[in-house]
Amino acid sequence: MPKPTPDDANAPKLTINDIAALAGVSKKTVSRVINQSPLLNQATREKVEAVIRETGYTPNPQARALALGRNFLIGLVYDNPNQQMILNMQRGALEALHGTEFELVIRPVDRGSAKVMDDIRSFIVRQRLYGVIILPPLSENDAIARICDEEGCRYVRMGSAVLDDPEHMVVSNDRDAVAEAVRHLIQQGHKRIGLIAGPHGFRSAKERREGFELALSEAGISLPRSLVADGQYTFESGVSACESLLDLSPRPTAIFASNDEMAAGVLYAARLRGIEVPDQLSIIGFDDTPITSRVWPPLTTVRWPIVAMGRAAALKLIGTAIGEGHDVSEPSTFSSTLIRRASVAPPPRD
Amino acid sequence: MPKPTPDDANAPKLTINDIAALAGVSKKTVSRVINQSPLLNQATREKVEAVIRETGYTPNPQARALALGRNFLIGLVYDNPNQQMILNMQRGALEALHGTEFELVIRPVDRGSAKVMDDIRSFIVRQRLYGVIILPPLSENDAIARICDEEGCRYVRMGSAVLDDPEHMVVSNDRDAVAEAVRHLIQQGHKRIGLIAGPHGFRSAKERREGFELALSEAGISLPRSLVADGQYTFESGVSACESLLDLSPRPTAIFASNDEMAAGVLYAARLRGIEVPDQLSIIGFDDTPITSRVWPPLTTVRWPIVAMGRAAALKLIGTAIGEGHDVSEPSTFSSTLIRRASVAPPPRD
DNA sequence: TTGTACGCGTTATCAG
DNA sequence: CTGATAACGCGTACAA
Repeated sequence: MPKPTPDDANAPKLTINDIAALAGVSKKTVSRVINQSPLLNQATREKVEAVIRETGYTPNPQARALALGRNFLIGLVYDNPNQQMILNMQRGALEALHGTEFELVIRPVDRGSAKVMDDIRSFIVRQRLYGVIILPPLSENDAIARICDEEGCRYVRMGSAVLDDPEHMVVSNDRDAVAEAVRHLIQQGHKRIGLIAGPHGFRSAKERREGFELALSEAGISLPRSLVADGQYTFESGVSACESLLDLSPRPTAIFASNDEMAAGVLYAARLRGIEVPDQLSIIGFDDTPITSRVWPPLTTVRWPIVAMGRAAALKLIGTAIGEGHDVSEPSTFSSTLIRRASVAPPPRD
Repeated sequence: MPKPTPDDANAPKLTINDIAALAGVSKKTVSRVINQSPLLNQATREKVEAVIRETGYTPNPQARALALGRNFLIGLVYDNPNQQMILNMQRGALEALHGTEFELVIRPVDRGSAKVMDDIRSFIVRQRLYGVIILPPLSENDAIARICDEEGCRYVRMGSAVLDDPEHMVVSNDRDAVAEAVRHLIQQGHKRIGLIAGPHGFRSAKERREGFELALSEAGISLPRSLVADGQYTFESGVSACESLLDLSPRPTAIFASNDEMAAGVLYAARLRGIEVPDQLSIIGFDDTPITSRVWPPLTTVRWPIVAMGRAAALKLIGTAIGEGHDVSEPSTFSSTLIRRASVAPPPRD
């Protein structure tokens, strides 16, 4: 009795030659079937496809990579403090890659190092990457895009401003989202609103700050320099930035923190001083990380569709390769939404 | 004027033949140098190494993969709700892989699917993985280890119990760690201690529960069934499990939650009822995720060295390949430590 | 100790 | 439309 399953564990690996022999055609014809070559007799194609189906044959990616000079790997390059973002981008990209022949290779780099650019280049060149997704703040560096071009590697940059052609960008409109959030504060009656800005060198920090300033100027509210505190996108920096803001007299009745980690720091600092949130101080953050619903009170925040952006980024890369229905190009800009929880209330009466 | 840099962007890619020609030796000799073959004339080796250094040549991984029938890729396979763990394992593995020729390919799977095993097998086979790291609860499935053996792929399983040979395992001793945490509660004077268990099918849940029971029985404290609530390792499940515990009369004076997410849920549920933590209720969690220090009060918890475990797992896989000093085999078991924050206090007087 | 010839599985060229 | 034949870059018998 022969082995029942053709795709047995210890079955010898099938090659394109086996398929060619079984189908009674040449290697190249099988190759054409695999690569969806348009010029093929319908009959031969179906014959080959049947054999492929029956045998469970899958082409060897290593051999293809060698012959094509290009691997079926997508690289994810980042150097980002925001773990939530990395994870969500991974998830989105992975969703897009699922069921395709592509795999995701992750590659953190050190943007402080003098050799970052060389690192990235050699990563791309050595692995013959099919494409790379670049996360902020690395994505804000045009030199990386240039490297990709030079090496003939597709790329998509993620960011909070349009830095490149649509085919190379997925962008979130942080500025508008923050403006909307701050307008919400203003509608509640707040006039002294503090900002905890993100670190220099992050475009997102700049965009969010500008959104903040925009909403204020729209409402005719002036923004004294003292109401702006510098942060580093970390919890600790949020705590100390908040403390400097609370030292003011009169102190702000609301604070917009440029991300949730810092917003959590604001909450923490407020509690240390016995300041009630939201009755005496309103808080809004940015990111909608899980922490916002774990703390008390749950934080009002801005949610951006990171997973969808990751999916779009990967799809932009492989879209042409997988065809079917993906001819409709992926959107490039994604809009965020204000998530209202319990950290915002009207300001206390003076 | 000639191009200044030899490793110019548009320089043609160097092959082993170029190096051989430049060094005045044969292909095979260069190959030997690359693969650290011991039988080589010292002079020839140095000559070749010099050429390699000057030209900046790096061997083509695709060609090596094809010739060797094995890729220089490490796979990370998981299906885990604990994002913190995934990220930290990635970080640890990446640290170990940094500077080597290996890359990390991530592959989430759906353990509920009927085809998980096939998915994993085809992932390994198709990519000709050098090795895989398997995260819990997937790692608890012996069938996966068997697949790896069959396909000739190295593997390391991460888990909270010894399920395999040391070379195939990195394990954390959850049981002891939880026992220690609960002893701490007992030392503070607690006698009615509730447990929020993890989900069935997770070995970690079982181990943590056993550690909990161990500490209690050591102290001669009985554990009525009512003091054990089921959880799913999620915040929401922590909230509802805690509510059922707080419905008890007399209610527990302390609760051990099998992970931090649920511990945060306990804190949340306590606050909803106006129960003061830690004065009226002590809480201990497990994982030491960032959330523990963001909530109020900061949570006492158990920290396990996930990053170090990730590093060890990767090193076990590639150790023999990179030689130098890594002959000392990586440790297989890692111990956790109790991190004391502010969510534990002596029980209130009756 | 070193070199020659060939194979790995696929795609590309260019005939037919 | 299809099929020989030559790459792709590297590793390994085997011979020198």
